[in-house]
Amino acid sequence: METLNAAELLAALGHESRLSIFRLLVEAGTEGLFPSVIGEKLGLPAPTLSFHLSHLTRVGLIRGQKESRFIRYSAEYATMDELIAFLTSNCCQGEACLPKTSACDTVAKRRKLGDDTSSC
Amino acid sequence: METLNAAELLAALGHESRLSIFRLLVEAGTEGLFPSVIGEKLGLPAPTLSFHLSHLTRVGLIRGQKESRFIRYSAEYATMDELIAFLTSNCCQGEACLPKTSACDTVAKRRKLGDDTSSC
DNA sequence: TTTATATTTCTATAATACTTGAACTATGGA
DNA sequence: TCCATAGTTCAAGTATTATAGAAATATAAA
Repeated sequence: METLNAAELLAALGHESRLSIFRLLVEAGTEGLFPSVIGEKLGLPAPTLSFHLSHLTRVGLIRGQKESRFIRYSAEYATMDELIAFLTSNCCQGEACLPKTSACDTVAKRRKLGDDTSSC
Repeated sequence: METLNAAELLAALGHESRLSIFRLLVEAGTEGLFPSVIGEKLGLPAPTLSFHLSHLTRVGLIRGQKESRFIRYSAEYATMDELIAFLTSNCCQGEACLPKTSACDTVAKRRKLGDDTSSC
């Protein structure tokens, strides 16, 4: 991941509403959530929520799938994995802080759940 | 770490110049770097650089120590550790993605280098 | 077909953040 | 003391982002 791309992801998460939205979706798992539920939980007006959802979607941190009148939003775990890998890659004077196996174990765990979109 | 605080850190890193500055300092280790060196490497005018350095300092991601006419800036690894812990804490449907031991090993490693400011 | 619901897009406004020349402060050397 | 250097702060302009009411779209239910 390049610095510019990482900065984009970090900026997307660097807003209280968007970070809250993203965390709700991470907790919700592959089932995801509908905007109405998110808006209810966070007390956000629909247009404001829509604005943030489209921002998070644009940078690839979440994804929306249409289901009749609803749109099911869910977290893109692979993007988050890559971001965390980027953030830890140059830590501790060039040695990786977290062994690669940890990140890959995480991916492997999700792979069993049928949610593998990672290149790990 | 609370959401608001995490969002502040993420927003600080969510700018290409600041992310580059931070990564330079992470790579530089405890020795840190002087603004003149950073400005040279990244091609930033002094006031612009100063603006970003003070932003990163304010949120606690870096620290500046005066040394005669110079100011030695260095990364605050503990803050970054906490941020990464926050980002991974609700991952994978509530189970921590990365075993706690990994994060703590990292802290232990730095503790040996005399740079322990973490609560891990 | 009318109505209700979920969500988005449009629009305007408000707020915040970024950039950088110029001026300033602090320190060390001549 | 005078000058040079490192870095910051000031000030003003520019750009970007966030907010939310109103209008639009799409689907489903009555």
